[in-house]
Amino acid sequence: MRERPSHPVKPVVRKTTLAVDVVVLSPQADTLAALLVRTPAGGRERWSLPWDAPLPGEGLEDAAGRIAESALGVTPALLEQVGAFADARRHPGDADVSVGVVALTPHVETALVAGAEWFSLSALPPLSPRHRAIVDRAVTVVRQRVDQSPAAFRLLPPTFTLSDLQAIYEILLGRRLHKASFRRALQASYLVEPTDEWRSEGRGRPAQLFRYAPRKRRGARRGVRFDLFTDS
Amino acid sequence: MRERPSHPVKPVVRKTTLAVDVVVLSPQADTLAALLVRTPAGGRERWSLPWDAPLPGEGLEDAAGRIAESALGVTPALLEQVGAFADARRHPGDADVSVGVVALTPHVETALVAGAEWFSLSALPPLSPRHRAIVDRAVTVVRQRVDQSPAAFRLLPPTFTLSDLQAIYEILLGRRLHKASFRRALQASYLVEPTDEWRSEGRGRPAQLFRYAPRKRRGARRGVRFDLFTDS
DNA sequence: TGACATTAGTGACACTTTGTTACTAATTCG
DNA sequence: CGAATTAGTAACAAAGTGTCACTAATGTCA
Repeated sequence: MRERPSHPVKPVVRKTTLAVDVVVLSPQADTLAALLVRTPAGGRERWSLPWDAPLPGEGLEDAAGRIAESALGVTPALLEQVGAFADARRHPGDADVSVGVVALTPHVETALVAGAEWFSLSALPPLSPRHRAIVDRAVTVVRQRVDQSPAAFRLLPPTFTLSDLQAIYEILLGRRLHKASFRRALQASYLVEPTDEWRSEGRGRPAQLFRYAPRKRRGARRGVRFDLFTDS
Repeated sequence: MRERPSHPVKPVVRKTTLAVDVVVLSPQADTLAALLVRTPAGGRERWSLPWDAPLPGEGLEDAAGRIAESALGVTPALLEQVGAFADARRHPGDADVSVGVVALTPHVETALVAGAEWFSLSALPPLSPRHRAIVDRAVTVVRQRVDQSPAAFRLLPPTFTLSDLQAIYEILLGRRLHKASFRRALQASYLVEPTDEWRSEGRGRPAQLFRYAPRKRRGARRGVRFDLFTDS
């Protein structure tokens, strides 16, 4: 009988295969679209998320940026990790573990890399089960954090109208917002400041241009909200 | 010159070492405490998070449950992933990539596994930089989600007083809540129902016991809140 | 030119939510 | 008994939100 402490035993580290799978999202028309790449061949699924293994010494976010750029052609405006996935569900490259990352980019018409295409979230082609799960999680994460990250502002040019901004929020959240309420809340947030320029967009009254200029303010200490729903 | 499509090239999957690092948190006195295990020896840090590599075919959450139980002695009440960490910062087992998981457990006095000990979050011993980052992230994640997960209820016995519940929320959030506001919000949430039992806890008026009994309700469609702070 | 459609922006009202104070209720301790 | 202690609630003020209706500035087109 061997003598050794019951805990901790120095754990044995096994080798696994790791992939970084990136969900590149972009406002397209009035919904969100995801960027998919054509799969080499063979399998039932012809499309997959752009993915790769991280290079030696490369951080996960760096890898995600590189992978996104390799399919998109440009660097995305925002990257956020959405979790690690290791269930048995098949990965296109048979990686044991995937790190899912969501990337946001403004609408770009510049030619995508050959083999890459935009798909509306409501009309995605069949994906491997793991990629399907990563996409769903990515959308959930984005919707949960829009109001806590400057995501919307990174999808707009340096100056923009409040209607532009509201449209981005509506696309990211997937639902309509009320104009007056939106502006009141924005006013109270000190996140934007008006410029003295106006933009005339064809018909209708010209709109004032604003710029993203967050001013320091303390996080309000709100009570608990019990936003816990039994159906979610 | 070889002929092949410019994209996608079937990526090469490299082998990496993977660890699941678990932050077991528990209410202790009036703060949160984390469970650490003694490190075999040698290094500067004498303590680390419980961790291990997942077994072949084992899911990440399953691995986290096993690891938590191996240090805690019992299964934790709730597990949630907090992200993957792959920066160069040293891991006690030199894993290339760590998946951080936070576990919550009610206060347990049952003997921990030898070598494991509770540390108040405000008085943690030196940890490897990666473990330090995982702990910080775990606390942030818990505080961000208390009101969207039944976490607090899993830390209480089947029936509990509203003061018990409020105390758990205060420990999880790390700040005081107002009694009347807390109860009003709870009332509106349809998450608990009263039993016809009362508990007399020595001094003071006896408190009614409640049980967790969430009733279906639709998620309210609130507008955007712009909870975006420049200092966070 | 002048009515109309269209988009931008605001005022005002009702209603809800929240923070706070102050109270009442039921128990133990001395 | 009365004081201390904990539970629970009423009520008010302030802030936040949903909504409607309005004004403003432009292009379109008969």
